[in-house]
Amino acid sequence: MTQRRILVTAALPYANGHIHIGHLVEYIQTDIWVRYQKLAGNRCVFVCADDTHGTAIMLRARQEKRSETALIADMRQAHVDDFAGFGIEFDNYGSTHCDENRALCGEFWGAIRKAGLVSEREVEQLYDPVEKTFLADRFVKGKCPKCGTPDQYGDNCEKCFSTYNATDLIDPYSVFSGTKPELRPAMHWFIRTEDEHAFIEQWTQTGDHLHSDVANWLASAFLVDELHDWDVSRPAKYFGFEIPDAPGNYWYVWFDAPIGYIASTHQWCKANNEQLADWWQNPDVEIHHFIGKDITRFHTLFWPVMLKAAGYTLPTKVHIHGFLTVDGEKMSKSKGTFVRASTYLKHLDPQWLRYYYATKLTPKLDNLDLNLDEFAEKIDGDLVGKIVNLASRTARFVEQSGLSAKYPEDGGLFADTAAAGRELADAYQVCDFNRAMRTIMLLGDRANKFVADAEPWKLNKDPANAGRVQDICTVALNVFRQLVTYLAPVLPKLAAEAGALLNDPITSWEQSQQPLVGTKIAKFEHLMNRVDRKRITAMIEESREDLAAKPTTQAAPTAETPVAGTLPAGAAEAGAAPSQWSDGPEALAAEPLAAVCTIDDFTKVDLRVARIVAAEHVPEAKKLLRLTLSLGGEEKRNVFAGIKSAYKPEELVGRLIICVANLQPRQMKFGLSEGMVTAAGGGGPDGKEIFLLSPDSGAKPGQRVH
RNA sequence: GGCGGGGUAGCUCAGUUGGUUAGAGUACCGGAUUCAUAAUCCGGCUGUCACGGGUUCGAGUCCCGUCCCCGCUACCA
Repeated sequence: MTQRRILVTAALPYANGHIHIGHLVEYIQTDIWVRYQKLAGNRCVFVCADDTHGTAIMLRARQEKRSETALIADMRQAHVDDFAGFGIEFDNYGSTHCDENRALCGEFWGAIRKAGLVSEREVEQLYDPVEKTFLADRFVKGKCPKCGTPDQYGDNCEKCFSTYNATDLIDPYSVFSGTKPELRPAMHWFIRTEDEHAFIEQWTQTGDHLHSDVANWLASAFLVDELHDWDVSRPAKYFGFEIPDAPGNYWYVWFDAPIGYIASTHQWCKANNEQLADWWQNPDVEIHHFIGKDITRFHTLFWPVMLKAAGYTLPTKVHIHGFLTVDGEKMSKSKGTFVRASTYLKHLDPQWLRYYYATKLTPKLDNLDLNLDEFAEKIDGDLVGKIVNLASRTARFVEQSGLSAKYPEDGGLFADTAAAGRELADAYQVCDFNRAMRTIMLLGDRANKFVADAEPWKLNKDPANAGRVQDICTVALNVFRQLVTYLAPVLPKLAAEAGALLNDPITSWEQSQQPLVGTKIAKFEHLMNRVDRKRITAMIEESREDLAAKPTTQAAPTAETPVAGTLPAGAAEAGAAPSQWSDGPEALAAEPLAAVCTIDDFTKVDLRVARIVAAEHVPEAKKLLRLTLSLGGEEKRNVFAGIKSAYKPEELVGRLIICVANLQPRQMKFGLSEGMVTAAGGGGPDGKEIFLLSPDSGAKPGQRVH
């Protein structure tokens, strides 16, 4: 076999947050692929680094009253520890804030300029005069220009979901200093990607660089039009690298981040006596990037242009995965499914997650669901019941004798399992880990059947059968070893332990093709535990309190609010203090209390009991129902309400509800809305969590709510 | 609204270029076994392959239409 040379990267985690189980999809996927390549005998180098630049880091460092470099150093160490805990093994783990990266950014910049791809022009942007820094959209807040909701970010309103420019905000203020930003012009530098349109088209649409779904998406979403200039500079203050020929300006974090792949490789080269050009400017080296679908554009439109201009090797393949959901829903801090890597490690075995993700990963971009029941079932059924069981049910019989000196007749079991290695190798190669895991488990079934049919525990009763018992166990343990070899990229710890058990370390895929005979067997020890469901619950509970605690404390500056007052800090603890109703703090945490309002403020809002006399779908609208409200007599209101996801029109007719009767009418696409109905709940991920308010029976339409 | 991907057993899914009686795991029921971590083995059960047309000797598979779900994207509150 010819040895391939493969350079692999996983996306650089941002130094602004901790690793969580969503991140781990990618790092586990990549690590499995890398371990497979190494096991298969290829020369494979896996590099990664912390992504450290940008305004968010600057902001956080300022909040924490320390330097950016101190912040990113701590976070990098936390990331390194988390990855190590999950057995993710980088050949080098660097940082984008390093000398190698600064030098490479300069080299790239020079080359891109030389290629004539850079242009500059003035851009007007909001500026914080106190902090002397320009403000990206997300660092400006103000009232939404559409609906007037206060404290909305500069790009969109989380209340009404409208999008706008930061300059449209009403009463804008800087999140840094709280002062009103002013509009200031500043020079920006752009890469004219349109100049490389033909190249990008060719690179994305031919060859096997991208999954066809991605190639098609790029073609229809971007390549049909002119490509926009890419703004790659930011004026001071900015935490990053200053652009040498544009003092006072810095490369945008997304310019230096991918170059960080190369910088990290460079560090590895220095430590291993290798030449960078041998890896990044050598057509014999394959370059594989693993990323999430959210950062596809940077890796498929901009990055190839940069590499081409600088004379570096273009990626062989960009592997793109989807997002993680937990029990079918987006990870949620309030539900406790936003689980940090370190929290997981406190409760559960990292190999379990590696295996579970492996059973779910395919070359496709589908989102991946972590179903916690299925998770436990798969570990118990597949790994403990099938794979490990093969060893635990036979090893004891040969503790004294070891494996037979000659591989016994086994009805073709070993040969068949060996033959499956080709298909499995192919599945690993194309990242179809799901197929690999299914195939391995079927092989495990066959091996368990072999043991059941051979019944060594019966034969063992007569010493005369010792040889036959040894042979049966030799077969079982050999197939176990084959399967563990096949699983080694996913379960490196199990592979190491199996190697120790059989006195023959698993280091190569090829070991699955030759039986092991005549070795001593170590005393059998538990290789893997079953999943304790209570630990899963504990992990979720811990994740829940972690994050719910923060907004609660922030939300209750006035300690007298009744809800906060009755909830001692950490009341959610393990669900241990269930009051009669066990109402958790999540809802309040999700939407903190608003500022104090006076009785006069309240009376401005005229709330009335109303009866829904008609309700119908608005076919063109996703969320809206058209309601006709009666306030009694002839007084009617036409109201559009965003409750379609939770209510059917027919179940609303006749109901009494509470409406805002004096709300300024608003012209909507579908007609005039003359008020609003009141409802609790934020809608939830599927929009089902909306609860209309109703008066107790006896209330009459038109009565005011006081 | 646009683009893309889907809809197969209660649940999770596999079904290669159209080809016998549509499969696996799990769940469930019955049996065997007691070596193994309540593990394992055998048997059984469950299907309008979303729906309606079409092509074909033959359609889960190909074509057209409809419905529903998911992702991206747009618009709207």
